[in-house]
Amino acid sequence: MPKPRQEAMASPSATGALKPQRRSYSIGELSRLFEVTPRTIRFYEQEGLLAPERRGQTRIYHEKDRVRLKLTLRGKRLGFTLAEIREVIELYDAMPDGNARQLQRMLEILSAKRAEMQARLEDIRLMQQELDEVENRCRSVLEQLDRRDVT
Amino acid sequence: MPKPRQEAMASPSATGALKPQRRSYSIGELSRLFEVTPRTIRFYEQEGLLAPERRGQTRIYHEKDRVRLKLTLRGKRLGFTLAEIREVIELYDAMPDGNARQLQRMLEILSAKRAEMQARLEDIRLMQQELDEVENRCRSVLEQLDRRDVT
DNA sequence: TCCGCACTTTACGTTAACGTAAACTTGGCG
DNA sequence: CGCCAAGTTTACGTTAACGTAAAGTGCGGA
Repeated sequence: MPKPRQEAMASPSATGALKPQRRSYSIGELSRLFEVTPRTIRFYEQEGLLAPERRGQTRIYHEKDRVRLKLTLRGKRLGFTLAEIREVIELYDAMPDGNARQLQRMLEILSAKRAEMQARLEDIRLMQQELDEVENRCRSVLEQLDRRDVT
Repeated sequence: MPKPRQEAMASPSATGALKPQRRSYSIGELSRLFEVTPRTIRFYEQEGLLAPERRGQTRIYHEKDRVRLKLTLRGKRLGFTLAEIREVIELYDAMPDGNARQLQRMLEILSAKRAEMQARLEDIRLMQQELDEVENRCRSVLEQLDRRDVT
């Protein structure tokens, strides 16, 4: 996996309350910012993950779109499909007009997602354990080699 | 995502030191155990992730294969490709004949994987934060509705 | 005015990770 | 013996998530 530069790594600030706050971005700027191709960004729009403003036929992205893209890419890194991510994102900002029934449904979905994240956390924990084991075996073999060289 | 039953959820025991310890599994048993299709298991073999014994033309899986499959599925849940997983698995047990050069390379790869896991952890943390936020907004809207109903 | 660059749409191509169907063998059992 | 369930190979199909190429639009600068 290639190395991210700007947005890709988490910044210390929590929820982007007071960030650069650029008014808008072109598709090219946004693509460089997150190290994805314009094609990818257009594809995400087509899949209902983004909905940029249009000036003529040109797309104009704002903070809201930037946040959505960030969420999308984060979701992808966690192995979610675009459809699943869209589900969460739709929750994220389709709320003001929510009736109680809808909101209850949301809470259920949130709870499910939360459980998934917990499961992933456990996966990571176990994976790290195995990395530890391999590393230990690896180092012990290296030690053996050293000892043999010295004696 | 479908719900796992047996092996899929992490058991309390750490590294399978003293598990059921069945001698062997058929492809069907293994597939039920992990809730994947036989086709998937054969595909993983074709991709170099499994290498079961053969009795005639029939595949026989042992503990080693079970562990590999478990690692593979765990990797998948974390969004790794089969190729990446194979890389790790090859490290996992192609070590005895390692020269120092090889072992150093392994340690590098391990370090890289470790960094990736850390990044994923951070992703999860952020994702959980956002789930919290959405839930809070959700609950506050519900509260408003309640208040309105009561008054 | 013309250039070049960044943007656009349309459409076909590609890769990973399996699903699905067909046709074949094989071991146990009534 | 006959048959069924569970295994096998071979091969083509499918879906998600983009890549890539072609052809057109819009605009700020020399």
